[in-house]
Amino acid sequence: MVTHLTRPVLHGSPYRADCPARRVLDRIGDRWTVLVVAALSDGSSRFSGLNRRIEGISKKMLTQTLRTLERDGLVRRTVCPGVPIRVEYTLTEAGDSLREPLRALQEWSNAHVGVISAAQEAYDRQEREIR
Amino acid sequence: MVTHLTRPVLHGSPYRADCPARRVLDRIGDRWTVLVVAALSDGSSRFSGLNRRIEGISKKMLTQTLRTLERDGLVRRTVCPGVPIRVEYTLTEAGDSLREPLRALQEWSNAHVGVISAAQEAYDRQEREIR
DNA sequence: CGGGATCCAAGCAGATACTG
DNA sequence: CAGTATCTGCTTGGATCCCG
Repeated sequence: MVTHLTRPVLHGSPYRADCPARRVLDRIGDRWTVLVVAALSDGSSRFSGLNRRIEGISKKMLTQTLRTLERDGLVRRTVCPGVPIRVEYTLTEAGDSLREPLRALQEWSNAHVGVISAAQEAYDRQEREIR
Repeated sequence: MVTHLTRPVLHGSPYRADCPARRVLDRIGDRWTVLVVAALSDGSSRFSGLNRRIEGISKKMLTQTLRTLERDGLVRRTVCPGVPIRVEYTLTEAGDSLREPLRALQEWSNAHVGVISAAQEAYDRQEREIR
């Protein structure tokens, strides 16, 4: 995950490293951000709940991902004092608006898993024949 | 980049590691896949053309990314014999269909760069105040 | 409960050199 | 031109321990 974005350079070429879309994709790209956003819009909101819900994530990664999302203004962090302490995470309006494009991508995935898997098997079969 | 996908498990929980959408997102996530798809739908198709067009990519990474896309059936590789040799890459139909959800994501990015940058600056200001 | 700090292994990716 | 091969540094992230 890229932890520090550079200054905004409005609409640079998509092939430039400082292109805004590319900077955002770097976020989406990391292993956990999308899962956390999904879990948040799915009802979970407490730290331990997210930790349990997202299979395979470590506390370190969950913390790191949530911090970045919070810094980006996509997630709001609310501390509920008491013993034991409770921390709630919720999507901001911006974070919520990200759900739609993500859903589109997820739908594309589900729609194409089949052909992708088939293509892979065909490719691998070819590979083995050659050797 | 994940170079080897496991067997298809139809529509597992999004929080399971073997969820199809998650496997696809692992691809989208890597640093170059999206850029290569964009460059391919933008006209470039030869290896050296892509290499020049995508700023910062190395031949190694370009090759690796193209191989994976080819294995996934999203890109077709065509060798044009001759001296010097030429290799053309084109999006398959599946690869082409990926452009739309990616464009949606890019649009979201461009639409939210502003608020994200602002949120970051606010967050960082807070951080510095505390210390 | 919700983290922070530290340590360490693995693998990802860049640089360089070489090839058909 | 279109790659492959090797070497290496550096980031990523898991494990573990600690704290308020």
